[in-house]
Amino acid sequence: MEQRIDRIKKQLHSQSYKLTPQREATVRVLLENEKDHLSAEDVYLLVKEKAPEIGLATVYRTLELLNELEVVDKINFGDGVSRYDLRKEGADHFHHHLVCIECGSVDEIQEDLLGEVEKIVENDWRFKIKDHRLTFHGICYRCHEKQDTGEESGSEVKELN
Amino acid sequence: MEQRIDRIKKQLHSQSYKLTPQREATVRVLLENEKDHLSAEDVYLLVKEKAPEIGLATVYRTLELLNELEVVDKINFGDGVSRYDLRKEGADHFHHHLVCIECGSVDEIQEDLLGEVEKIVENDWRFKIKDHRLTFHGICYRCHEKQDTGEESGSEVKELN
DNA sequence: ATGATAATGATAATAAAAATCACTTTATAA
DNA sequence: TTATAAAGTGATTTTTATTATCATTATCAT
Repeated sequence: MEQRIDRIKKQLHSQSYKLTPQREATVRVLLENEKDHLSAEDVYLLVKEKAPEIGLATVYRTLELLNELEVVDKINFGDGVSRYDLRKEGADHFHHHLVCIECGSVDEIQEDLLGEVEKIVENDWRFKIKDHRLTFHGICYRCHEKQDTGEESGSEVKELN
Repeated sequence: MEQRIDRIKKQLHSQSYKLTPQREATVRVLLENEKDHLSAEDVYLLVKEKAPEIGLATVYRTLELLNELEVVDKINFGDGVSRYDLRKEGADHFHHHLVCIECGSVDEIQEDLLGEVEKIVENDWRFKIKDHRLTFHGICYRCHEKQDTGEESGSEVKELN
């Protein structure tokens, strides 16, 4: 955690940005909620618990900055809000998502999966790939099992909204 | 074109919706701009040329309806607007996109490409896939060639914004 | 025709994100 | 150290895409 923050700090400095207390608090929230897919508003509320003086605008600016530095990826699952997803350190590709249309859960796939596909795209379409977004919409294993046992589709899994 | 509209009409009727003149005008605009990725506003302006009495709300409602019927797919390339993309007739999967970060052009890949990947996702994650979104961000062949010949990066390709 | 329902258009309401601006903090250089 | 520029912040306003509302109109079944 601390090492991770330290590396982000260096990354900021290398582009002559500073790791201000507000930025650090924001990064900490992202690290502590690595598995979630927080909106700017979500991040704002969480940061406010620890640094109540922070303003929403600063959170937006920080997230924008972290996005430029490729520390986070901005992603949109089709509801109207942008979500910010920490990029795995050293990951050369953005991970994939499974969005459940039943319960709203979002799971991540860290495996590459697209190696072959990207070769085809680069060769056949002469397209130099810099980034990708792959999201599957469907029914997650939890909702499957619920349906199998006749259990109701509840909200034990964190909802998207 | 006419046959296509006729089939959409039947599809609407099968769910007891009507193909009103406004809806037909909207569908025509989508068909006439099949290769583009129009926002609701874009569609509105184009429809207005032919049916000036139409209201923006109706366009939004129609696009929403066509999205439910899977005639169009709502997609978001990361700029703040939703875009509406005609689904190829008979296509059992949503096509993929190549977004150029130089010129903003958006090309489509109709080939499936994800067959193997989806098998893995369904098996390893026990996830029942209903839909997917795959977008690559990078440099398109046109911008490549421009850079090679030292030509400036212009706007002969339709911009995203 | 007539009553019920669906659809429309104008407009207002909502809400996410961006812009503005006065103020504060930090860094730099005399 | 001081002062002077630059960067960053917080409160607020503005912008803009989308949704909701509601009175009016068109359509359909009886």
